[in-house]
Amino acid sequence: MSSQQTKDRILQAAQELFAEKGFPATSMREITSRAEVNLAAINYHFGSKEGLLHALMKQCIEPINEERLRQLDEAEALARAEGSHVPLRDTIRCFLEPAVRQLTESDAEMPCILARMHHEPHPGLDEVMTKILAPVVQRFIIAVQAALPQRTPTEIVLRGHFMIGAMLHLLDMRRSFLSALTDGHLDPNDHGFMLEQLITFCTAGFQND
Amino acid sequence: MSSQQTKDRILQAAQELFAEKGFPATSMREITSRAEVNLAAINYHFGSKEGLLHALMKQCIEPINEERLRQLDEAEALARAEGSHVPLRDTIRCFLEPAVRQLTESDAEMPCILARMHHEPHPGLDEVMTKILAPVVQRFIIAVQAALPQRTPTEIVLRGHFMIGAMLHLLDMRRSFLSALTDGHLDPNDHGFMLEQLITFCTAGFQND
DNA sequence: GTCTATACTCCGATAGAC
DNA sequence: GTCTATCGGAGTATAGAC
Repeated sequence: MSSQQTKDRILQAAQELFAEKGFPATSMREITSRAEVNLAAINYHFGSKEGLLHALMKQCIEPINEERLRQLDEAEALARAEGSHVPLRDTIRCFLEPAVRQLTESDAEMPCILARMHHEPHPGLDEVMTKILAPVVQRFIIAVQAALPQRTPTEIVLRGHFMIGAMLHLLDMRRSFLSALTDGHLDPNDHGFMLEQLITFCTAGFQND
Repeated sequence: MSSQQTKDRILQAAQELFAEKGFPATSMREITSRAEVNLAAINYHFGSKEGLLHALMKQCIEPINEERLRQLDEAEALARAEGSHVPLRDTIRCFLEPAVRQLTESDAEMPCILARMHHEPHPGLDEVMTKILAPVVQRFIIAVQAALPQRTPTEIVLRGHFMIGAMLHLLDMRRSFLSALTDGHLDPNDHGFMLEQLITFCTAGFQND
């Protein structure tokens, strides 16, 4: 079996199990047994259980960030052609849509893992995350600032922090909990509606004093 | 040593260690050694390591929720006396202020633990949390609805979810990360400023279409 | 380079003595 | 109520087969 095949089987099994039971509750013996590889393969290919988590996070976040930058590039090119700047709501959409879209696509467990990792201290993961996220965050701060020139950088960063919190909480939403409170009025699979609501919430939050 | 003394020493030690290193990375041997009690004491008094976590969460959330309801009672009494309803911003302040105030008071590690627990699946903890939170959430939905009669219950619940996400992310804020991005413009200890910004962000988020 | 078998240390939990 | 001893299972490291 090729090295890449083994790694992919481990990543796939880990993704499923982490989403089901969370990272700490999943044992390496479970992962390797589901992936049908040897126990030591995780340490050989990823260094440790934490290393496996880092690889999984990287695989999850990078496509989202590339899509964010791609959409922002497109929006800015369009705005330049019209001689204006990107409207705030569109900038925020570029940031939120690629992440929320993951809820619909492919393996919907990944967003939950991503959201959880933000809130649990995993040594070394913070650096991995900030290194991947820093360029995206910088781009968005500039774009928001262009749309809201009267707002201070401090306010923008802080409100960006709130936006990320709201987004993560949506990604990690317990379907049963939320739909129980709404007496079934909210369809937990209507990601389009929830995305629009989130964009509206955050856009208003940035604009008001 | 009395039973209560032992329990308190364990709770105190666990609070410190969970905040420092997170729940999974903290061993019962560390907790009991710092608390200067026997290893078996945790299982005797709390049933398990998870049981200790539940007790700690309960001890943390209940005073916050009591304060939330107290402030809302007061605001509603005042509004009734004036023949009006509680302004949206005040309702939201009643919900957010007691939680954010914890950042300033006493043992500031607790909010981090609280925020993290929302995002990591701990069997049985969900039920504990929702049982404590349900009455508060119900009260606030009604209060928000009074201030925003045109908004549907579904929208209010969903936006309340965003608000909670933003609040949790503020509670769990990595001071270094955020202040690095702001080039030192943001004082991570200025909880008053951050609270006002959060209230503004969420109030605007509820109001706009 | 890749995989396997195995051993080592530490964890949470518990039974039973006091 | 407290303590000691012990258990199965966890993550990890490595020697050696292919």
